[in-house]
Amino acid sequence: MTPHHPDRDQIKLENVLNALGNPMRLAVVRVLAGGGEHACGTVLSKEISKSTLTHHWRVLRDNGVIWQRPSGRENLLSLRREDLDARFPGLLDAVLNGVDSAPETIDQFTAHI
Amino acid sequence: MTPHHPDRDQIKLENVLNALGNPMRLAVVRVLAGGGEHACGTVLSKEISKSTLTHHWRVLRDNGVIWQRPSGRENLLSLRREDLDARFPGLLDAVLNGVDSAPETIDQFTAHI
DNA sequence: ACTATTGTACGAAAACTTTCGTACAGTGAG
DNA sequence: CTCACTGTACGAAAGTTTTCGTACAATAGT
Repeated sequence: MTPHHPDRDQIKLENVLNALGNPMRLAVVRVLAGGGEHACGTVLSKEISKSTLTHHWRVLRDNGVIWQRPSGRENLLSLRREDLDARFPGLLDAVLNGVDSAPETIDQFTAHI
Repeated sequence: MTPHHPDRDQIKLENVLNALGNPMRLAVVRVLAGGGEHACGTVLSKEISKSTLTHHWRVLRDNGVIWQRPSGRENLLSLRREDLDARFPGLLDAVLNGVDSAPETIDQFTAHI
């Protein structure tokens, strides 16, 4: 099935907040914020079932937070930073700056689960 | 029962995003962002059952987004702006600035439900 | 062609959310 | 004191989320 990405102007604040309001997806976004594309299997390096990950990719994708594109046998993920910044200026920066004060960094999160 | 408010440093980004990732609660926060205190019954002026409202006050309160204090027979709500700004600088501003581009303003929201 | 890798699809279970109605507690006004 | 008002508590129903296992599709390498 072709992955469904909303257009920039169809991205809704409420949906983005909702997508980010989950520790696992927040962790993913922090990794992707580092830049570039990551294969699905290389973002979170812990024992999380593939179908669970697929579910979260869908939430992030359908709500306009990430791009997902096939490449060979991998599926590459990247943050829709430009679209999010254009649509909700400052939001992503604020969320990413909230890292230090957040209870879970990526490592703490993955160590926790 | 005494309402439970988390301390400033116990407010979690993920929880705040989650609390705000709901159209009704987002609408409430926009009203409270206008400043001051509002009685529970005066924030959203539409046919939403009191118990549903109570549920949303709890979510917003427990996740550190609002203060709630009894006053006479009313229960006054206000935004925890200082705490949120201190904890996640720029987040609330970004969320509130996302209003114009959001699909529902308060009125559109209440007209919609 | 066969096999291993990478991820999606589907179905299911458990947990959580959202909403409501009804019942109740506390306050203020008459 | 009694009554209306404001909101909470509780229980329930419907819907959504989160997680998993198993099965499958597509690609890349041998």
